[in-house]
Amino acid sequence: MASTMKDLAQKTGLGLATISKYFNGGTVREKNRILIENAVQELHFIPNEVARSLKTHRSHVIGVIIPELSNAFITSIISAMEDLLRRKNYAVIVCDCRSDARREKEAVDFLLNRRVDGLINMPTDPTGAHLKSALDAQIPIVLVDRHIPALDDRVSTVVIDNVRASERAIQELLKAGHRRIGLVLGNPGLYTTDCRLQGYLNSLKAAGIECNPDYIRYGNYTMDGGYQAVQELMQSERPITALFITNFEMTLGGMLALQHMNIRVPEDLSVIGFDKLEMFGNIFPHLTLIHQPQVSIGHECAKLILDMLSGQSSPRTVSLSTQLSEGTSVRTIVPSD
Amino acid sequence: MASTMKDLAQKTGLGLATISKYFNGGTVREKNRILIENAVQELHFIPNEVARSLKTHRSHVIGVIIPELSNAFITSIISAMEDLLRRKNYAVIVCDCRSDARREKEAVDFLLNRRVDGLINMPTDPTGAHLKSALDAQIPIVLVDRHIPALDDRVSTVVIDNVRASERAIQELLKAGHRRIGLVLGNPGLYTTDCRLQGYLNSLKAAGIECNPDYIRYGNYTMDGGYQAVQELMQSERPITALFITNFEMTLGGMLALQHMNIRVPEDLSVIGFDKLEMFGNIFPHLTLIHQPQVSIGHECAKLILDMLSGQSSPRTVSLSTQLSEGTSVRTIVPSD
DNA sequence: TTGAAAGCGCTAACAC
DNA sequence: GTGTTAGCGCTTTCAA
Repeated sequence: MASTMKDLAQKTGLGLATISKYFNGGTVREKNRILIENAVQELHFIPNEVARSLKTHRSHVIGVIIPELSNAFITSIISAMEDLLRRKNYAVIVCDCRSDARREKEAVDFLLNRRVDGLINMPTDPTGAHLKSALDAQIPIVLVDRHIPALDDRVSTVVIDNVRASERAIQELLKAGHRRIGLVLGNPGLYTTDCRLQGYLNSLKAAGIECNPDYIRYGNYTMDGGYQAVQELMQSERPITALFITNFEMTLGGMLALQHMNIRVPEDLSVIGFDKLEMFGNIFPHLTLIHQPQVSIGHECAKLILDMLSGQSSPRTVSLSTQLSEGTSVRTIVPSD
Repeated sequence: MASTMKDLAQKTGLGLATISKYFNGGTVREKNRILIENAVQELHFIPNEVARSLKTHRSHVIGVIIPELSNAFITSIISAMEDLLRRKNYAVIVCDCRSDARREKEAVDFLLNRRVDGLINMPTDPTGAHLKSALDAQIPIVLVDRHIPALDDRVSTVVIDNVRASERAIQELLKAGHRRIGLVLGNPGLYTTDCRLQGYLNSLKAAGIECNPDYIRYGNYTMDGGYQAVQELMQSERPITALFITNFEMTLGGMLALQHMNIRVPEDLSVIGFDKLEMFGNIFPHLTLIHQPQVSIGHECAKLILDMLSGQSSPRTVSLSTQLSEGTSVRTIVPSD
């Protein structure tokens, strides 16, 4: 059995309150401090966070619910937030709900019953219904990478400027003279998918170009999906001259498809990809891409929840900006129509 | 403030013990059951796991310490173990120590002070020194993917048959007539690296072939590393005719390098890769590869820790077998020397 | 600065 | 089957 503060009190002859104060940064007489520190050594004392939680009604645990742990974008965000939170002595319980709304709801209840102090969630259920009990429990909630407008006044949200990012990429291609621009999107209906489509449409419209629905494919944010989408796009009779792919997995799949089809980038096709992920290093050094600041996203989530936890800062939405990282995968051409 | 069992007792007119028993699967009179259930509804009661933990000395939390969260192999294992553990009402606190031994030690202390019931760890510190306090605290420990012989009688271990897997892959290449076989390894000194090298050497020796150190490269288990390793290997004057790459990231990088160098697989080079990860779908459908059962690894870890937690099953080492998944990336040739 | 004592929400004897 | 009660290890008044 691990030793307790009572043991320390006995050993040092001090009172429980003094010991407790020592551990909570209170002032303790020098000789008592030494007494306590020695006893801690001898007894291998480790404060019991569980007991502390019960007393203070603060578990110092943040629940994180995500659609999928096996996703490099998500894990790089979690890594960053976990890092910052742990430094503040907060633990993170991660629940992977496999993009299943039922599981997501279960995760909320599971975490609530663990008395987490707050929730960070990349929602699967776009209605936000799964969050009801957490809202009732009045704990701070931060949404990541998806926006649920109906919840705006009750939860904080961290997103990137999806529409802007997409507009920007398409502008870049337009500027280089491209008119037939392909777009590979994620799952239809998803927040980021809709935003990125919107940006595409905005930029085309601003340039007075009519959108050809044949140039738009849904690759479900997977590598296979990207591979297939790009393959299909390139089989058309009057193929695109440029392509924007809207997440990392699909970019990877798409680039492989191009290689297999012997389509050179940028000679035969200009490409703008998405995301730069640490684990993949410099996989396509020449690729122009939209870069989401995963680390900032993670840190922002952590900061927001910490803020809400301490000085009742009210819910707000933070939109982080992406960057266009220029490579050499966009070729300037003379518009052919 | 959330409601407590006391509130339920008051509301129903029952005693605390009855309420408690109800929640712990004891028998309660039918009409009381209904009474309680109604009160639970009305008061939005959620049992407080923190209080329960304090009383029972069981936190129902398992700590997981890994070198890197941004690693597809690791997350697929964690996903699987988390899934199984949560079903048993165990939460998982994940600590990413960034392959840093100091951080790893800190993570152990952090988790101990949270009173985790057990620890699952893919160790960064090969000596296992970081586990001392956890061993002192007598909590069950499961090591994953790395073996620390000195700890064998105190912790359980889940690994794959690394040596066997490597032997098998090389045998396959030898059988197809290859004599000059390249090997791309991970970080020197790492358990899996050593094992996979050993398997390579074993198979060569058994075939009476002398090992050429020029054919062995270290790609640090990264995509960039794999890319470079393969590039270097192929630049030699008398290049290899076959290649075994020993993890997923390096396989990905290596395959890209080959494509960039216009080296065809298997016409110009036979290749056996490593790992099949869900998130990447069928990225190289034709590639022959060694497949590690990530889901089984995760489940095995969960089962082992659960076993140790309940019936004092003593520490044991489980070695899971890999499979050679045959593609068409190995070509049979006539040995040229 | 220090100590005594109450109590956080729950479980588990124990007696009924 | 149910109720009473003592405490799990800690924080936090309050008084000394």
